[in-house]
Amino acid sequence: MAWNTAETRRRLRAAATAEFAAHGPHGTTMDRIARRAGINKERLYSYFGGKDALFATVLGEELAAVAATVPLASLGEQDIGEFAGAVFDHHAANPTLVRLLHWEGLAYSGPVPDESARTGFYLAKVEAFEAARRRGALAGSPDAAHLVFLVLSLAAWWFAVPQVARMLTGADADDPGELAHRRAAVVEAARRLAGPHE
Amino acid sequence: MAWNTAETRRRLRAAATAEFAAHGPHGTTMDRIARRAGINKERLYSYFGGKDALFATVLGEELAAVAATVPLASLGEQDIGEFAGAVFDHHAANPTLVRLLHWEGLAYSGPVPDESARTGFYLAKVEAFEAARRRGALAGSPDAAHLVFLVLSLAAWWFAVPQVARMLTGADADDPGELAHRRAAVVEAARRLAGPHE
DNA sequence: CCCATCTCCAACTGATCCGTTGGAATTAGG
DNA sequence: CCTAATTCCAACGGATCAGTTGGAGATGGG
Repeated sequence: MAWNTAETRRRLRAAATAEFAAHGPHGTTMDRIARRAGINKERLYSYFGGKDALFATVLGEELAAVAATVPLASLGEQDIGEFAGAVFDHHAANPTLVRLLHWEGLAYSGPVPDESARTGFYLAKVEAFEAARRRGALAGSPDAAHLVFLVLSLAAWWFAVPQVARMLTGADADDPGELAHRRAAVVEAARRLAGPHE
Repeated sequence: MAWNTAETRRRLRAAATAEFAAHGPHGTTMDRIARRAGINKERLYSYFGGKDALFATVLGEELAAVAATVPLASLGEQDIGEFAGAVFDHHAANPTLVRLLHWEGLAYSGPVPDESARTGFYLAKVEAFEAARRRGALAGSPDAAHLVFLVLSLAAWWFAVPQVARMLTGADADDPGELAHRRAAVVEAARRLAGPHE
């Protein structure tokens, strides 16, 4: 069998992503990642460094993925509600990112890896909101940065505390009808939250 | 020194609460809890059972605490915005509960301990929202359960992903001005989200 | 004062975890 | 084909974890 280092790395990354999203930094073991990938553990260390470096790598790739699949254009042309809906859809189809972000927020304190690059990523969204405001599509009161954050919270919260969502709504996210119901609530809430009033 | 089992239990509970909130179920060790409390580890097992049972005990007590300090009356008389503000204030002053709820949502899948009692706790809030709607204080579209959830998300998200909040707003929650700014955004957002329109 | 009972703890067990090492298998260049 | 470099892996070391045990110290009723 010929060497295929790219494939080895890919399988290790995929296994690490799944394990970290499911169990978090503390709950994940390097042994389990290696076993899941069918690769020896030593490869993890030689390719990705230690556990924390591997977690940072995985999170960075997921952030790049969401940036690619929910482009800012979805804000330029459509309204805020549909932007929130697109974020909701991405989370529903791919709950990995939300879980990784939460694990990071809970497990690590202080500055996070690659914070400057990620800050730029968010600031681009803020800039898009500002532009929408100049077009008169947004109210003036919560400033753009706080508004972006609140809209993202509407879309993400469901996947962060699914047990609370289940207790409140009496249904689970596995139910397609309930999922659509939640999405509609998010879209409408984002419109009300951002839309110009009085 | 006379035996004081109540005090021993209280100190163990307090230490467990702090450790679980800081590090989560996986990141917390029974040794650290015992050492922090200055009590032998064996007392933890004889008083509270294993690690998971201890986590469930701690979370249950924090839920009871928030139910006592943010009563439903804050919804009956004031508006939704001030209710959201009160929840925000509770989280800011006592970030323990949000963190515990998140650890639970991430680390445990399937039904959570004491789910029926907690469901009742949330349904009471839904009922209060329904009453507000009958008074004409709420719009009709997102039904009460989903509305409660969204309002809670506005107040809680800041404390769940502080690293994202920092990157977006450029300030930290330690800054009192920024905290007030965030609170104001939450209050206004909740009003817009729930208030009757057109 | 005595003794059954409860509280407490130091030390242990067995398992697991992170990270490393020494060497075998494979590749590519000459 | 030969050799140096690279990829891979089984096995290990030291640390730490959850949970247990045997016994020392404190208590209270008779």
